[in-house]
Amino acid sequence: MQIGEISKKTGLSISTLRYYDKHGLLQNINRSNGGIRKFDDKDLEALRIIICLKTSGMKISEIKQFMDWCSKGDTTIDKRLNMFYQQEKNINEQIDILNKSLKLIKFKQWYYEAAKRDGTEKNVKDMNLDDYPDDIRKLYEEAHIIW
Amino acid sequence: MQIGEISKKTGLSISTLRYYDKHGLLQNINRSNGGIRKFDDKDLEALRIIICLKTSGMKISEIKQFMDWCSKGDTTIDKRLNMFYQQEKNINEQIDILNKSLKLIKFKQWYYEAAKRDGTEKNVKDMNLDDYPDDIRKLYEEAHIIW
DNA sequence: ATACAATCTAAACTTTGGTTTAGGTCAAGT
DNA sequence: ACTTGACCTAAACCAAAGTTTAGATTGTAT
Repeated sequence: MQIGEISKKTGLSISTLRYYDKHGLLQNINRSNGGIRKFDDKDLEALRIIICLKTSGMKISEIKQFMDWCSKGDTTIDKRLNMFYQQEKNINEQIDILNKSLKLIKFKQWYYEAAKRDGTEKNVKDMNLDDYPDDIRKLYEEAHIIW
Repeated sequence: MQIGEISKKTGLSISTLRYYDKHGLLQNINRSNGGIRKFDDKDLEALRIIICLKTSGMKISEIKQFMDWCSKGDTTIDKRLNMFYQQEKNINEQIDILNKSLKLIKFKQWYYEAAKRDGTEKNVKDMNLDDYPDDIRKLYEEAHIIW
């Protein structure tokens, strides 16, 4: 497979694939005699994990670190395992943050639905916390815990 | 409250707060005669939603759009409501992606735990899909659905 | 042999979201 | 009045993650 096909398959642009290669994320990709990249299944598998780490917030330089460890062999197994433990933590933190955001978002939906019904924001803006429906008050309070 | 106190409260740096102000995210902040920003509770509330939108992936320019709508009054209620519907979708998509990533991460944890036990990656690398434990094979397959 | 699409590199450019710097002002306490 | 810490602006700077450009090469099909 050449770079165009890989681009279509993965959804990464051709220039991004070359950028990743240049920055050491795609290690030992084969080349034709003429210098054209020839991707195989192992490269696709590497891309799968690159995309996974990338979309879960890891930086290019950290992914490169992982790929370097992979190339270095069995002495780095522990580092790689720990990286995956750490990344699980990172992802769970991100999900928590998103779920917290969701609460404020849903509160605001309720708020603007009320404003829409009234044709004006005025009433709902002046409303007292006690007058919110219970579930909405709960959302509001959970979204305002921190400060 | 002045900018230093707000910075401590929100966790945003002073320069970030000034940057947000400059880019129209903090609308009509009061100033002392000398030109010093004086924040009140409504500004804190605005910051809460700014931080919520920001951490859930919205761009500064989009948040500014929302703030402009807020300033424009009741004619923009519908736009604001729709923005919150859209942002809910965005967040749910992000959570889905993170959960998908988690599957590959957990598969890799299993993989490297096996490698660690063996002292080498070799055995687990050569292992057949059928030899994976059922739950692990499931993780693997779910992480490889797309391509 | 020629045309043509696909590929290659290096280097410049772009965007986003800030941070840093330089050179001032403000305002509270002494 | 004077010091001092907190604040101000404008402008330059920065890093990350690509994208674009320009000019050259590859390799397949006619």
